[in-house]
Amino acid sequence: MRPATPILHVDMDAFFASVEVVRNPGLRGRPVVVGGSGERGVVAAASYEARVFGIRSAMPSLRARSLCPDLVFLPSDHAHYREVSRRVMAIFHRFTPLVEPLSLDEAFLDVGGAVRTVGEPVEIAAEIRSLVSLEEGLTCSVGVAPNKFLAKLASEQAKPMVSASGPEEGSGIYVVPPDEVEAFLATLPAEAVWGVGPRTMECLQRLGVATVADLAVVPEATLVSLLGDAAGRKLWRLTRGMDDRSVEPAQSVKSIGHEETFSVDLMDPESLIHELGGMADAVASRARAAGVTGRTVNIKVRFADFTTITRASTLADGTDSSARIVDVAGAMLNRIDPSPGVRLLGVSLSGLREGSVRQLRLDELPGDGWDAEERGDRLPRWREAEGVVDRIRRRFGHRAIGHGAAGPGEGPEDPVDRQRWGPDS
DNA sequence: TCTGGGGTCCTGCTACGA
DNA sequence: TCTGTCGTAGCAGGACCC
Repeated sequence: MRPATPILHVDMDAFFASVEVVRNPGLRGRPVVVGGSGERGVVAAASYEARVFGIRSAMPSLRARSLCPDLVFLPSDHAHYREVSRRVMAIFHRFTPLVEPLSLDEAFLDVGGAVRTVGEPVEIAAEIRSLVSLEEGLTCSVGVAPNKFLAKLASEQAKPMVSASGPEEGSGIYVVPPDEVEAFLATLPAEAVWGVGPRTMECLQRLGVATVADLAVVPEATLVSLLGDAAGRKLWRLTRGMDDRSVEPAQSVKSIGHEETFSVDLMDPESLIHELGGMADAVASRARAAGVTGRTVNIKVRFADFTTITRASTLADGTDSSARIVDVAGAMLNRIDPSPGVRLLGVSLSGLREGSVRQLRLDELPGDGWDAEERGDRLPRWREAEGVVDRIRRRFGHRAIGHGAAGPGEGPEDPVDRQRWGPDS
């Protein structure tokens, strides 16, 4: 086993909401929520003042409003959060090159090297908190522990709390020394362990398990028979504080997808195909920007009663062309009956590989009723057109050019950002 | 409480070729 | 030629994370 190197887990506090407060200091101290404002929208982030009212992320927006009539509801500005996140991550990089972002608002840092040059891990944590506060006006919580799993649990303990009397500051930094791992874990509920969600917890409760201490006495074989091989073994190790994953700065993307919940359920195939076109365009555009192609095209359909189905089709070679994705995804969509009402539609590209696409064979070209000669003539022009679209969007923004029936100016802003938290009102 | 969007990983099943 | 076995790939669905 490799020797434990000190790991930091840095988690920004109520990130999106806090960024909005920095941008508009008049909001300080008020219940602020960022998310989708429509009937089907959800809360993406809530300030601690909003949390006092019981508002949590992923809560339906309608319910959040009913809990707090004075709630300040802001639309999400993902591009801005990305930029702030980039600056925060740059602060982390001043201490170590081993920074693994988990999302825009949290990251693992391997500070084994920095210990020799900067100081003890807890001093590094304090320095990071001070710089983030000074340069960005934001607060963050830091967990310090011998591995990623424990560092993540530790940062949770350092977070601000909410009580009936209002938000209370947290400790900001929480350290789990190697010799106190067992005692630390014993205090936690079983749900705190990574991978234990509502379903797994339901299974564990049948064994009489409520806390990590209860879990620690369950034999590995029992967990494996209950949860399956991989999940059972992983849970057995984590409950003993065992986690030998290293901090990986460069994580390769495994899939690129886009999905949307509609403000009203769609039932006619034409509308769905139209929506599919926009989503395929967004996915292909992101794949080209990332310099990857994908072999498997996936679609996801959620019906009005919330049942969800997925379909996948694997191509002989990878693609990053919206026309090709629409072609394959459209064929799968056409085999699904939308009459019960489609609430959500999604498209994704998986089986990603780095590099651009090869020239397609004539029989692989998009359909659309083109004959072979027409196709051979059109394809290079199609790819050229997609390249031009990318260049226009890079220069003038995503809105400068739309997909299909939506002309310039009518189309959405960056599709990665639009309706990120549900359809707007 | 009537449930978003972007992902990852795992499991069970099936098809297929050696 | 037929049948069984094994490994692998693909598909569908589910659970979980932020």
